[in-house]
Amino acid sequence: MAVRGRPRGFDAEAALDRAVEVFWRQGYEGASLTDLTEAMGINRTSMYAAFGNKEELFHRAVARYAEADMAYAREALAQPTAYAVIESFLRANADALTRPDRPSGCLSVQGGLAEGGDSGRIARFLADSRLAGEHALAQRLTRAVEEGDLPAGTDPHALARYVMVVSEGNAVHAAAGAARTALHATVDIALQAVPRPHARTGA
Amino acid sequence: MAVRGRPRGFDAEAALDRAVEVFWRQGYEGASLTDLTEAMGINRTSMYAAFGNKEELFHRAVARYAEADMAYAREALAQPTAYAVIESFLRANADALTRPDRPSGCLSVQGGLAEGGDSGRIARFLADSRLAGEHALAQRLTRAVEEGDLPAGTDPHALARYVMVVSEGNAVHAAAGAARTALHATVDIALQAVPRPHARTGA
DNA sequence: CCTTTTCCGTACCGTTCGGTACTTAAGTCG
DNA sequence: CGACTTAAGTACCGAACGGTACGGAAAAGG
Repeated sequence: MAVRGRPRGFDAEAALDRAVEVFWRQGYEGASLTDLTEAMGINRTSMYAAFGNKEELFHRAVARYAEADMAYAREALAQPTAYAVIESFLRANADALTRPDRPSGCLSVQGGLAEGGDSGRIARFLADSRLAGEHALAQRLTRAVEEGDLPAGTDPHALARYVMVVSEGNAVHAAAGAARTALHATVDIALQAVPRPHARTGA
Repeated sequence: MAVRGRPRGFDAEAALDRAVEVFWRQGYEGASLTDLTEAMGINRTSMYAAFGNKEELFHRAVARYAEADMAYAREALAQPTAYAVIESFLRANADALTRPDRPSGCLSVQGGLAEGGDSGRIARFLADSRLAGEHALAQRLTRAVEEGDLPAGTDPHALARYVMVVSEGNAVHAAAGAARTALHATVDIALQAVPRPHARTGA
C-alpha cells in the first residue's frame, strides 16, 4: 500500500480533538502553537507536517467540531414537524453549550468574532459556517410551510434566523458561565414565538 | 492650583473614542498597541501616561462605550410598560448594531468571548458588564410584574435573560455583516414571546 | 545488509507583542 | 531669567508569536 518511510507516531484524529478543545476554550487568536501542540501531545513540526499551518488546523478543527459536537443539529432537522425541529435543536443546543466534559459555549462563536490580527478571515470563515447551518434550517422550514406545518405567510428564512439568534445568544451566555437550566428557561420563552399550524398565527 | 508642567497636547476623550472603535472592530486581543495609538493619533508613551496600560485603556473604552453607545438602553428602561421597554430596547439595539458610521456589532460581545492570552479576565470583565445590563432589565421587569404590567407568574429574570439573548444573538449576526432589516425581522419574531397583560396592548 | 522515505526533536528564524528608559520640548512659578 | 514639572518622541527591552532548517531516528524496499 506504498506506506514507505517511518509511520506517523500519533493518532491525527485524536490530536485534532485536543486542538478543538483548545480553540474552543481560547479562541483562534488566543490559542498559541505552544498551547495547541502541548495539548495535542505532539511536536511543533509534526503539527505542521500533518495539518499545514495554524489556520488549516483551525479549519480542520471546525470541521471536526461540526461533525462531532453538532451532530444534534442534523438530528433536529430530521424531526417530523417544524416545531419539533426547532425545539429539538434549541434543547440539544442548550445541552451542548453546557456539557460538563467540554468547554462552555460554541466554538463557532467564541472561535473569533472580531477581525483580529488577520483581516477578519477567521471571523468570516466562522460566520459562513454558522450561515450554512442557518440555511439548512431555513430550507427545512420552507418545506414545513409548503406542507402546511407552519402557517401560510410565515417567512422561513426569518424564522430560521430567529432560531439561530437564540442559539447564538445562548452561546454567548454559556461562554460567560450561564447554567444549563438558565439556557433552557430561555428556550422556554423563545419557543413561545414559534408559530404553530392550527393555533394562533404569529406576525 | 493650575496645571504645572507641559500641558497635554491631545484631547483624551477624543482619543478614547478612537480607541473604542479599534477595540470594537478588532477585539481586545486583536487590537495592538500600534493599532490603538495610531488610531488615537498619539504616541505610545502618551497613551501609557494617560491611561495606564492596555487593559486599563480597554476598561475606560468599555465604560465610554456603555455611556455613549448604549445610552438607548437607559432610555428603554424608562418606557412606561414592560412591553414598551423590551421593544424599545431591542429596536434601538438592532439599530445600534448596524450603524453605518460605527463598527458592526457590539463591543461588549466581540471585545472578547474566549479566554485568550490572559486567563479569561477580559472575557469575564465583559460578561460582568453585560450581566449588569441584564440585572437592570430584570429589576425593571420585576417592577412590571408587581404593577400587573406583566402577567402574574412571569419570571422577570428569565424574561430579562431572554431579551439579552436576543440582543446578543443579534450582535453575533451583526458582527457577521447582517443587515439592519434582518435584525428587525428577528425582533418582530422575538417580541411574539413577550407576555402581555390580559387586555390588548402594544402598537 | 544498505538505501530510501518519512517522521520527530532541537534549535533557531524574523517579527511583533506589551511595556519602558531616557532625552527633549513646552508649559508654570519664584 | 532660571528652576521646576510634566508631556512627547525615540529607541529599545525581554518575551512570545507563527513558522522552519536541519540532523538524527525509525520504518519499508531492495
